[in-house]
Amino acid sequence: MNLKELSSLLGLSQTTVSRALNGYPEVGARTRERVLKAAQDHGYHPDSRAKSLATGRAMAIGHVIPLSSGHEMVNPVFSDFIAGAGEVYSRNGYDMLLSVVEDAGEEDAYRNMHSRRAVDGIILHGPKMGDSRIELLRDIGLPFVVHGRASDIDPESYPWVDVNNRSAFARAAEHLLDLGHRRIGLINGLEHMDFAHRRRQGYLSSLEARGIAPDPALMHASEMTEIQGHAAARAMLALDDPPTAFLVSAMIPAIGVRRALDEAGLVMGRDVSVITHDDDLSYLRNGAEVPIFTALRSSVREAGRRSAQMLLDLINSRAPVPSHEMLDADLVVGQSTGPARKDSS
Amino acid sequence: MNLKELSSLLGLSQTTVSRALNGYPEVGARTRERVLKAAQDHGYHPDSRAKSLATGRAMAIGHVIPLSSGHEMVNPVFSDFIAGAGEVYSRNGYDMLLSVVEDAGEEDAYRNMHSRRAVDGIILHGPKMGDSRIELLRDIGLPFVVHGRASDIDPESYPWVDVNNRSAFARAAEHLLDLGHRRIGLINGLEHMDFAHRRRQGYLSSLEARGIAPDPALMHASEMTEIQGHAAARAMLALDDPPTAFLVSAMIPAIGVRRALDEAGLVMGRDVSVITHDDDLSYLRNGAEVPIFTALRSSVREAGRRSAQMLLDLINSRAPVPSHEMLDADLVVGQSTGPARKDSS
DNA sequence: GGCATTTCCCAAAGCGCTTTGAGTGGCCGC
DNA sequence: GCGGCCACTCAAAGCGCTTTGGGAAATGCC
Repeated sequence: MNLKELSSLLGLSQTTVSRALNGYPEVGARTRERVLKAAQDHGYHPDSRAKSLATGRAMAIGHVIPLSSGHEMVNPVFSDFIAGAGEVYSRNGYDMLLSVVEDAGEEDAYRNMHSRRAVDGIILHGPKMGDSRIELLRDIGLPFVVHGRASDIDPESYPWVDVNNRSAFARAAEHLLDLGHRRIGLINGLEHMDFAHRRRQGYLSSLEARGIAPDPALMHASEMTEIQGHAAARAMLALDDPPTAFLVSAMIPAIGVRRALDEAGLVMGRDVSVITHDDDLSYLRNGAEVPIFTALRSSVREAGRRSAQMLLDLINSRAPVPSHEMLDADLVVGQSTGPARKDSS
Repeated sequence: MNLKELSSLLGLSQTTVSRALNGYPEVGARTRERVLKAAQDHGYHPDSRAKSLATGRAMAIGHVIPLSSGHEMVNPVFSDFIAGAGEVYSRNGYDMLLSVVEDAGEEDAYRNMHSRRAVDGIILHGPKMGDSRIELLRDIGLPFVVHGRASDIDPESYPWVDVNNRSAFARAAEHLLDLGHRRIGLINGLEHMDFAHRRRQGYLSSLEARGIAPDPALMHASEMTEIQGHAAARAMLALDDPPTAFLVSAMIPAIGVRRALDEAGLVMGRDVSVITHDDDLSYLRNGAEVPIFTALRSSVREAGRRSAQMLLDLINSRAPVPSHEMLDADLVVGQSTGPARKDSS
């Protein structure tokens, strides 16, 4: 069933039918009703390609999933972000176009989506230090929103949705310091990623504020896997002067940290404290009523919703200038933190 | 830059340029080269909407992510599956269209994608017992491949890619039985999901083969979260006659099981054995060289690749009849299993 | 009743591509 | 030198929609 068939079936012109369906005022109420009913009955849906060709709007948003070549890891945060964004898209009649691409081909992927007119806008994931993609997107003039920020680019110059990584990690470190911890291990994500860079800054600033010199042996950066969290924690616990607390970048490595503690016969929350960032993933909830980990909690699904909404606003230029949204990570206290033990020294 | 501009720039007709770009034999070698060069230089990419309108092929595959309404959980397996499928798509010039949708609206989503001509085919995720979607897709005549199967539909009648859940879980249970375990807790996914149903059957068949009556108190089914794994294991361990081994449906709940063991002061692999299914997710590797959990391993990313390839073959009718692919889950022995302890009774 | 509006509807052009059907010109063989 | 064949290229139709620029009938006003 296409428009031509539908309209000849109704004895109307294509123009009228099209207008009736799209809510234009030039068509009579009775006629509109007839048209809507007929469309419903025959399950008519306009061909999206033809429609978008005619209107010039793709009604689709592109997401590029970079597959860090080499380690080939898919960001576990991705699926929840997508869920949030997808919610907003479908509510607004937009499609989501996903492109899985090797790191190297990422820029081409953006260019491609644009020149093929496949999308009206793009969400940029995982900005790195010195990320060239932001400038690229600005150059080709495709609306975009960045999930995160790039530290070395003027944050006023492009739209983004981010969580306050720096201050959140500063607060978490402070919390541990307040509990009497002086040796705090940082188990961070790869620090060419902007978010990880910021988190480290937050951590360092709190130490500095208390006059504590950072110890390189207590700072680890790697992919955020269970294995890495475990290995890093184990290595730090084996030091002569081991940490009494850990600040961890995500739930999954935090689980690895817990394993290392168990192996060492240490009780989390009593012998050693742990604070982790928690993206509030639907499949990895941090406990039920009472959180297992004391955590910096910030829903990545909500970030997805906000990013998507901001992008749509931008495309429909309801928001003219680059806008920004800073999400707060709340410090929720769980069972994994407690006062530093005064046994040694 | 569009075709018209490009061709007038070259002093050729649109026909010739189009044919040159698409590799038709009717165009001279010299001309073709000139055209390709010019296209390259000017960064020309055909408008995908116009192209697909003209050819009648959307060059896109749809995936519908159901958001189980209520719990709103996104399948953590999804992102790796997508990564595998996306790899195949981009290699073949296909786009991936994602639609996040409430359980209730899922059928509409399929109908929609089809009648809007937005996709050439669909991958069906997470088939349930008595899944009506398979018949629906067959009815509307949209090519599709199911990731998994639906037990109550003739498996010859539709194309699928699945892992041998039943026999894998039977083998795992046998393995535990061989180690001397007699009380084996099953911590399964929701059993209206087909894969969970099959896994339970496998588990039961092995028990039966050894003449062991299944104990309802040792069989748990729920969403596969850390919390649920933990709660289920804890409850079972509190029984008068607790299990000496667990068979778990996924890594994440298995981590919860491990936590329950730790809390109970039990050592995994020594006091209590655990076997888990492992989808080999990129962000949740089961140990490095030596696996932490003894596991039924089957790469869901590979399943994504296979499903995508099968669908493309179907669409381009290189594979006329419904074809099927059964992936094997290998039993890899890790540190979480050992002989049943002979202490009590 | 006559004129200007308003209301409702239409024919046709155009979005950027592919593909059909129809030429051109050059070269061969005789 | 001429018909016949390739090798190559082109104009135009068509994919299914939106949108422009009217036009006919119904209505309002004096």
